[in-house]
Amino acid sequence: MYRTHTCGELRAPDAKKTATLAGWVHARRDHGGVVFIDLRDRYGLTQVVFNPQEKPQLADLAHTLKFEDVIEVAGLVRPRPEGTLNPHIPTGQIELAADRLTILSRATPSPFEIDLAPGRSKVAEETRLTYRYLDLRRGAMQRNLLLRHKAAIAMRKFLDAESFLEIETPFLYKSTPEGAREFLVPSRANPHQFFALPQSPQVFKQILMVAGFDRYFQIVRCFRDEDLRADRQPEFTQLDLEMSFAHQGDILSLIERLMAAVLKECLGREIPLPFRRIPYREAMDQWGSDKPDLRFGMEIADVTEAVRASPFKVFSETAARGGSVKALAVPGGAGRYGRAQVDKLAQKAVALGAKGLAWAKLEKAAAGWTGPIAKFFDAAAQKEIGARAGAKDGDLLLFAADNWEKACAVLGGLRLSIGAEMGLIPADRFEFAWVVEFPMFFHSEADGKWVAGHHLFTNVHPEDAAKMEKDPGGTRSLQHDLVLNGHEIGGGSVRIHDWELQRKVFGILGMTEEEAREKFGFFIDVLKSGAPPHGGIALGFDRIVALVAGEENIREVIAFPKTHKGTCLMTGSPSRVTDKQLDELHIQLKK
RNA sequence: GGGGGUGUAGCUCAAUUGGUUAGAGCACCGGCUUGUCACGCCGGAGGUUGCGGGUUCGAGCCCCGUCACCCUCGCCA
Repeated sequence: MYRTHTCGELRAPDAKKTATLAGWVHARRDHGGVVFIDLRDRYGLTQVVFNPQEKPQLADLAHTLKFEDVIEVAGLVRPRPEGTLNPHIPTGQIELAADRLTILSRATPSPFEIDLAPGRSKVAEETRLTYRYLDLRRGAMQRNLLLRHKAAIAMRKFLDAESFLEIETPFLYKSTPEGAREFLVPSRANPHQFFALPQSPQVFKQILMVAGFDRYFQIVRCFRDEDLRADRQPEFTQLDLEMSFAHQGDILSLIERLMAAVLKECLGREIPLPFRRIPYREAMDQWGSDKPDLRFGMEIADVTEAVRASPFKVFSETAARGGSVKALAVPGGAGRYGRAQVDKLAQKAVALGAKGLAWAKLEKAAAGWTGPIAKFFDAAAQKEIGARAGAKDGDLLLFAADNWEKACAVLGGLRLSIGAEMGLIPADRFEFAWVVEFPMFFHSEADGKWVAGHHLFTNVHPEDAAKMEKDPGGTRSLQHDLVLNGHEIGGGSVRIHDWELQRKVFGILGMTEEEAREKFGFFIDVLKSGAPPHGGIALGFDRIVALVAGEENIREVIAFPKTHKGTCLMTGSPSRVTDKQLDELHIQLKK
């Protein structure tokens, strides 16, 4: 071994031991005579002293050391002289008096300094990604990847104890027409044919249930060729899981205990169980989102009935058309939001898809509303609307009038940005919730037909099974989404295990059995071969680690992430390939 | 594909209304320095202001185009 101890290990009681350390030169303080080196590895820093009175040649060599050189150094651990202890590092009571130094590797000057402090790097992300091998030496990245490892271990340990088996599924998979755009892989041995990288192991995990494996999980990479976001990478990691002979409640309770185990293991935090279970309808009504941030209040109210007879036509006509008028009371907003700020909110509302933003200020209830729409509402109407919205003196009232979903979503978007602006969102809370009872089908206006709310194999809510074919739009499914602090961190469902029901669903989606067979072929036979009731979930592993680490961007918890455009700045991928490679794959490039 | 933001030395930033030779800290190079821990002191080198074009007597600054990175809408069953 190159070392007897790590750089984070030695303490006062280790004094008088001899030790050998190996690591990177983090800092050098050269006094001409005595030279101090802070030696770094992932465990910490230890001060090494080179004293010319004790070892003159060694001190000379130490003068030549540079940042990020890799060295091995042996010597005596000794307490630091009185008055020179460093309280800022755990090894600050001791130092290593060097009597042997080996330079293992010389380093060229680093483009940026290796910052051990936690938190945001001062260096531009573009530079960090170009030199990721240096960026990963930073304290924050070391901590994040350690946390990621701990989360994965906690999940495996928990699921193993619950009799789950980790089983691998293929990356070279069949292209399927539904869902996200896929990455394609040409098959050399089969000219003109392609594999697709899986968006998720969905089909395979259901097959494992049919095969009798009962309880499966996998921490697995998934691939989607869609545009990126702060929380989306083209390849990302899921905790994928499926269980047989389980009702929806069994799956939810299992995942609750799993998340509790992860937070306990990673942060030492206890979280209260069970999580709230919120029907989709209620999530939209109260928070204007299917992934509500429950860390703060400011809930949305429905005032459609209170404005139905109003002379303000934007409201009354929306109500008459069957739309909704929703209201959001911003506490203290009357004083805080001046005309220019309200205009900005209106711009935001338009960006969220609203036609406009109606508003009123409630300085003092006795004095009535102020603002452009105040004149349309008499004292009684103002009182009723105010009461429904929960408005108090000094509040700003915001209104959205549109179809139900849009009206909710607009105020939901404003709620989030106002909450952030006003500092209402506590950073250190973990507010979990399940969103359930999603619509089984959405009507696609583009194609004029029904599309699956979740995926094609999602089971129908038992209370709605009878009306599914008569009223697809009013049918709820057994989908469940896991939400944490306003982020969707998982989604799944109880699956259809009965071929007759699956055939009905294909029918509602406008697919004949022949078309279904063409698209899903073998899977129909799988379902007909004796399929147990089963269901599962996929958790967004990167997102969970990011939230646990307090990071807003999943790139901060992925060792080698892609840029916003899906490229790798360090390796320079993607890149062109040779004509010979293309030739072997029977591929010709378009001009 | 649409909207917004950023781009000046290796890194982080500055540069009055368009005005002379584009500055600072850190890093780098040379010298000095025996108890520092953001060590200190003296000196030095380092720039196609992302790239291309335009306006102007004169452009880091204004205009057009383009590229890269970030945020976001669409998209992500």
